Amino acid sequence: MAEPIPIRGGNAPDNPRRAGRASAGPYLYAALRDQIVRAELAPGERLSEAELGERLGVSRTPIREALGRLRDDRLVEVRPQIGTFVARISPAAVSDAQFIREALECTAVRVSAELADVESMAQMEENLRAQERATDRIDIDAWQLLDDTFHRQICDLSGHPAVWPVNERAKSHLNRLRRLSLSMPDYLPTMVEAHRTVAEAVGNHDPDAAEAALREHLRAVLREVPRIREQHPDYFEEP
Amino acid sequence: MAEPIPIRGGNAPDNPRRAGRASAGPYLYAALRDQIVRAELAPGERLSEAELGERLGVSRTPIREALGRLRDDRLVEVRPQIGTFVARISPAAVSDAQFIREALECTAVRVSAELADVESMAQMEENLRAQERATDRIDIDAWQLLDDTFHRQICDLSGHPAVWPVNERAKSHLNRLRRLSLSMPDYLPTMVEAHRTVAEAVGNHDPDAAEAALREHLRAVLREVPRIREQHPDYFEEP
DNA sequence: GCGAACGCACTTGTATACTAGTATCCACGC
DNA sequence: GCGTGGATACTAGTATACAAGTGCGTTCGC
Repeated sequence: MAEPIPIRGGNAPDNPRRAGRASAGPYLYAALRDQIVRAELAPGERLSEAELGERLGVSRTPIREALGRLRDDRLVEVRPQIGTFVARISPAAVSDAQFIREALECTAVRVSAELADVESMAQMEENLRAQERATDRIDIDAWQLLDDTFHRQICDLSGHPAVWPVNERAKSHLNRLRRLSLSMPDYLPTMVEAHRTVAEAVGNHDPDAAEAALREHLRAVLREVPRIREQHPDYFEEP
Repeated sequence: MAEPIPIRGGNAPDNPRRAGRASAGPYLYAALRDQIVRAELAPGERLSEAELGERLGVSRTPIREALGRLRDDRLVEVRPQIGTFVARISPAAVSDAQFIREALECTAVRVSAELADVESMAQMEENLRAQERATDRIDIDAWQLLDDTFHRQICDLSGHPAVWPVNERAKSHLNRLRRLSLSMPDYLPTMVEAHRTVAEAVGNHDPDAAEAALREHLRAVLREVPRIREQHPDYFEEP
């Protein structure tokens, strides 16, 4: 077997041959999802199970496990006996993802505003400062990680840790959209500012303000869809 | 290979060897999940991949695909090199499922109340009548199917078809709880009545009333947890 | 009798072999 | 030149073989 070829960049863990004996499936899932979100695997691109396995240094079996989860997420489309493809962006799927995310995260932030304590707010503040640093460096990769962490904090603070995994799967679709937005660097300061507004409302134990600020922030990405579609028409579904 | 042994009862499709050449994974997932929800596979019970494959007439490969999804759902626990077990009921997981379900379904019902048209309301009414018939027969299996359909209608009516699959996965945990509630037959008429209240509010295009009625209905199951735990302490996590 | 160590049976995870179906491309007939 | 048929090289789905690890039972030593 060929040695695993590290996946360049990205937020994925380091290597499928991890220390322990845990299965490689979850790692491969995270790695492939990251590549799809970053558009290193372009919408519509064909994925060969065999080639992916060769590239990542594993057999088809764990690759298929990862692709199965990605199919559940609607990030890849598997056509039996034909091929596996990176899903093109479907406005309907994006809308669904937005709906799910808004419902979950806005509900969570209300609870979080009630439960927020000093320690949690300190963690959020630390994350916000890191976001500002990443913004100054125009380090989109780092900022994306911090963005995920920020929204995860909101979910976890509600006391329901199972919310984040669900939210994350919906968020993938929206993250991919944002990645394709060429003017994204311009928006980084705006988004950090929006995060700070949400965090302040949470710290002030003001559920209404927190929900309103978060909802407004979440909808910002969605407004970019038409422009992105104009720039990358081939990345979208045909209909 | 041994011929597949049909799964007794339940809501699962008929046979893994379906007409087409679609993969058996989704079928097996639905079948096993149904058995878990119905507690035919009891919480804590050990599942052998090999034995499941033999019983269902397939090899370990598609069985593992189904178990992987069930693990994502937290309905089974896979301990590498040790075994796979039906997850015991975790009050935390139940609480998380309830949170997710409330957030999604209550948000959906608000939109549905705005979008409801004559045809959709007729479908709901038809479902409600079927629920009443199932209640008269005390046919819990049939009622459970109709309950899923009713809540699915609420989700789909919002115009976001991707909501239901997510909601369904959370609902599984709550369905399993309800299954264990020995006094469930007593509650059937109450629940049908609650459904009707929700449907009426939706038909009246009254989002506030619809959300309030649905939220109250959804929380009914949760109130049973302590009693169920008393009746089946071995079905719950130890901590 | 009791304890410890070895070994066997069984587990999940991974790799590979095999099956059945699709699309493409090229050659051949018209 | 054009249409058609077939070989071929792929695809995903499934079955099976192999690897690595765990726990329990038995047996040997004291």
